[in-house]
Amino acid sequence: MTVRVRIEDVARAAGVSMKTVSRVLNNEATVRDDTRSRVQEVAKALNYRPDPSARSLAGRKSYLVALLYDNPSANYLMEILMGVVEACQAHHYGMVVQPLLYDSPDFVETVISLVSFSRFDGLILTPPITDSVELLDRLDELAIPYACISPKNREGRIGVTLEEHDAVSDMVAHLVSLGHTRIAHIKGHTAHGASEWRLAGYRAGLRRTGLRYDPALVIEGEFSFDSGVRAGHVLLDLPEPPTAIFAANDDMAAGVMSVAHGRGLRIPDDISVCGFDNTPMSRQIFPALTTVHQPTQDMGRQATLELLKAIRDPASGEMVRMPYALQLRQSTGSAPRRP
Amino acid sequence: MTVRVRIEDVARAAGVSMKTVSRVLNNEATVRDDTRSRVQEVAKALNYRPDPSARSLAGRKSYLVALLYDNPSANYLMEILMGVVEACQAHHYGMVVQPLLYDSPDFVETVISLVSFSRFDGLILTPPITDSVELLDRLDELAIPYACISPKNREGRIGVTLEEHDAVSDMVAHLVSLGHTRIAHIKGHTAHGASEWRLAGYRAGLRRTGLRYDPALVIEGEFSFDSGVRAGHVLLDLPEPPTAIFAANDDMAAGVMSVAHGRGLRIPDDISVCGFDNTPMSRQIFPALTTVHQPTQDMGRQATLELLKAIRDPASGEMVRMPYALQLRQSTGSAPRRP
DNA sequence: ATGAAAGCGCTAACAA
DNA sequence: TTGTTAGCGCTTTCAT
Repeated sequence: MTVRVRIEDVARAAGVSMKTVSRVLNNEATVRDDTRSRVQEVAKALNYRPDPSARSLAGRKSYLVALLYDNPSANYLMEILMGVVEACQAHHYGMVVQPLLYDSPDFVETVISLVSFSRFDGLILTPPITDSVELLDRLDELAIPYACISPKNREGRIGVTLEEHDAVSDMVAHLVSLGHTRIAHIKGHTAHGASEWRLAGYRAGLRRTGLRYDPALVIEGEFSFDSGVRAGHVLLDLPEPPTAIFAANDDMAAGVMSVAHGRGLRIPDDISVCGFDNTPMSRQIFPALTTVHQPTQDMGRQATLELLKAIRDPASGEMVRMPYALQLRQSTGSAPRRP
Repeated sequence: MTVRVRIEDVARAAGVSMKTVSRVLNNEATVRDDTRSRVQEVAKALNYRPDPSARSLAGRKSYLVALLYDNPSANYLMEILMGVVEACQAHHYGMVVQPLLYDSPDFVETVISLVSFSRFDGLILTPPITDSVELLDRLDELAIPYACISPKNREGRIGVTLEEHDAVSDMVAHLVSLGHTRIAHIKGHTAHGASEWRLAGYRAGLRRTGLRYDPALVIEGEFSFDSGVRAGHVLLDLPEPPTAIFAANDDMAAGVMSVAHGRGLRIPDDISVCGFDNTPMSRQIFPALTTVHQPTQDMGRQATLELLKAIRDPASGEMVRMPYALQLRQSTGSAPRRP
């Protein structure tokens, strides 16, 4: 490998000082246009790239953001990650992936010591980490920039949100328009804000269409396929079972469908099922699952962009609202006629 | 935030020189045991952690490995990633995720410039990036350590492999033991070594059980659900359709199952289907899919361990063979009696 | 708008 | 076995 090109080499070749090259590199304003372009040309010709470690040491910046998560679904995390990476690449930041144990007793301390020692310029938080008030307060104290993806509380935070409440309400209204009147709901894991929003959206959907809320039709779940299976059995064992089931995510919906198939029920002729997330799996099961699409990758990207803004200027960055869309497929249909 | 503790502070508190502290930190042998433990205690008491940038700048090491990939399935990558992160954490390395375009004309140059400028201490390569002879040669020239996950060619490489050939052969033998004699195969994407191994394993399985290889029963696929759907239609439209289908991965198997369901065929009564990968989805579709389990996360972890060995000592590191297992579920059963 | 000098916190090379 | 000195390549601070 040839010897490394340093800032000094660029400076000499361009006939300016190191500091001027540095200014050009960092897009500082106080450089004359012709000087700037000359330096840029020379840097390009020499194939110069600053050394990250040196930059980082001298400038007290790492050009690194960390993605913090605790045991989310693989697809969700993967899509978020892709979005974060995309935004980071575009802005010459690196991304480090950091798994965490949200339920661990020293969770907050772990994160704090992590960020104090690794010098991340900022953090991307995913649920449920977004909801540790204690952690967020500590980060604020330490003035460490962070962006939240779908936090429970959006006040004064930056990141992205999605009106899950409205999405679910729309979905319920759609089921009602198909003639369903007994619509069940399988709740998500209690630790997640999403579970609350989706339940509230379900109730809002019923209210909006004039249906009564029946607690017997609402079952606890925890976002897993197995919990969907359990809930499916409970619901289908009911004396008067529902004709439609809205599960708080696709995995649980798949569990319900599996139970229905196992009992010889036809979907959607005998029972309609829908979920939330629009995972790749939702398109691959039979029949294809009606669900709510959330632009997960874009959410990762947007959250990162807001974070980078906040890193540049702590006063900036906002909470961006992302659009949702109902993804209607074959797992929902008209309510069966009851004898 | 309190002021940062530096190596100098530790040295003073322990009554030794900075260099001695440095030696302890880097596990160098030439330190007396009592000195070592004293320094360690002081470092711990002061809650000292070395600054990564400074270490990196002075030592020409980044303590960073990069995971290189091109558009794999989300689940596969996620599991690999978890394994890599796990191993990295344990050894105080950071991991950076790097998406790449394998088909791009300047693919090799992109990677080379990436690694020359970012100073990664090593790389984890996933298929099909593992199979760019040109890239691997360049990396060897530059003496950049890398580990391969499931490379086509294992000679002289380090990383992990799995005997996919044997796994598939076993699976075919299992189908034969269930009475199947017309067993079809849907191939994977041509760029991947896995496609070759799985096809070869299929042929070996037939040979081993005395069945004839029938080219009409082998269909092109590309690892996607949709390609599985297309292949499924072709196979079931055959004058004498197969009674069992081995798809080269789970996504394509799901596509076949969807076609079968759509045609009113019962699985496994009318037709058996099996896949490869044991994705979470394979357990969630109905009926649950028989497939080959490969310990993906462990493969990521092991590959990383080999990489870290090679980073420490370029002469070390090997190709580790990982175990597979048939995961028998409900999508396969006895061959139907033909009239 | 530009430059000179002094570090950032650590390790390499050498010395003792 | 331990310590001293001189950087690593960049940005900061302060001049001009």
